[in-house]
Amino acid sequence: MRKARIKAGNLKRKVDITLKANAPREVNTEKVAQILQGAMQEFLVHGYAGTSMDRVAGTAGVSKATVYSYFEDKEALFVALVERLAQTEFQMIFDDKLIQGKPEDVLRRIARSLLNEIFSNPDYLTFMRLMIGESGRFPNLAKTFINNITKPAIERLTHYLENCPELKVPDPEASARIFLSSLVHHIQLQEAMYAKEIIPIESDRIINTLIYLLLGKKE
Amino acid sequence: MRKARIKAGNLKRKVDITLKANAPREVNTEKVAQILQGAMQEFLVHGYAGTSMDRVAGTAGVSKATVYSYFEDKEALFVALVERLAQTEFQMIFDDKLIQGKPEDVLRRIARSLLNEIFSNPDYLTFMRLMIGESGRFPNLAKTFINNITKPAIERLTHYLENCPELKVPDPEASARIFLSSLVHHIQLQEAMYAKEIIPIESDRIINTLIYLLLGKKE
DNA sequence: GTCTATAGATCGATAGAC
DNA sequence: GTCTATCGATCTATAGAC
Repeated sequence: MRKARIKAGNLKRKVDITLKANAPREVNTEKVAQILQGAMQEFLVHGYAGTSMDRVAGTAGVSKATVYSYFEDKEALFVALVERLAQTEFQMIFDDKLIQGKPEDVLRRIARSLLNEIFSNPDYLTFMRLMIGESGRFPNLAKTFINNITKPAIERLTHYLENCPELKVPDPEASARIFLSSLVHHIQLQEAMYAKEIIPIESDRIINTLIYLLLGKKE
Repeated sequence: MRKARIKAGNLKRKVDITLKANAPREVNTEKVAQILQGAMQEFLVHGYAGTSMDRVAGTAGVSKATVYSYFEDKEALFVALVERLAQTEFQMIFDDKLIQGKPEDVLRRIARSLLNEIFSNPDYLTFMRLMIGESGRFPNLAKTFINNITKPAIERLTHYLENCPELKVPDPEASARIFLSSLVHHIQLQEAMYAKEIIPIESDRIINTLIYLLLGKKE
């Protein structure tokens, strides 16, 4: 419980002198949160290699030595940050109330909710960029992203498509992936890669066409 | 013609002493190609910030000073490399002979061709990763990518869907984007982000479902 | 035209004062 | 527990020999 050194194993031999601890040590979690906040600002914008620990410390408002007292090294800080973001900050799972009503409305709500979540939070886009950009050098972080964000979304939509009596898709899982991939990649192109300045298109056309293809309904 | 300093403007005042040039100066283009080859290996793997000019020079088999004699700085080298790759190396445009025959066969050929191009060249995946990862810091390179690779593919498939009498999609452009985005993002997840180890799926299921959705045909 | 050698800045990480 | 000061390595970029 003491000395919240991340990157378990290889801990300093501070062993069992936990007795006689001084004061309630709730300040630590504040400092950790402060550091992670600074780390997020820097890593999201400049990437792993482009971020210096000096700037992280500066943005966090602490000294560099303090950063190193909570995180073993730069890589451990980066991993801790990304895992936290993937587990708590950025989610793509849709609420229960979204999947009620006519299939057409449900699919449109899901699509709009997904796009809105990304649009309303600028960091979301940057986080996706970071994950893809660093996936070659941090495969485990990419897998964390898949496990916590991509997988639940696919499974949830697949389950809905499977159990929706109105629509008869031969392969619900493939259909779910197509639905989500189209939307995510659409945002990736239009917003993250500035395609909206070159080959613009309204998101609603993508949504409407997806719904039309899945339901065979004109609208 | 002499002194192929990239990043025009700000040229060294070597002006017009082009007379009395020594020997046929075809060696320069070789050196440039050599440097770009080394730069590709390094930048594709380590990203922009993660790549050092020392390593570029080493991999290219020349001295660092030679690199700087052909490219003004690290950024100019990176931009020159990416523009060259986007214009010549990596293409996603489909051959004319792909779009002949039954729509179902055409769409399947296009999809297979796209996936095969990415699968057969490991650098393609890394290049996509690099473009997305650096798009925040190099917006113009992202636009080059869109202009040279994404835009032609979308336009080509849109044109085919528009003029194909057998299939009646209400929005050919949106349909074309959905078709391509599904495939590209599928590869991005499965291969670049290791989703195939967590939520595997055969590419043919994606392809078949896309064709089914567009044609309304069971297969 | 290409090299070696090096300048000057910044990097990750730590020692020691308080 | 947090700071300042600093180390050694590495970075971009260049000067000068040949």
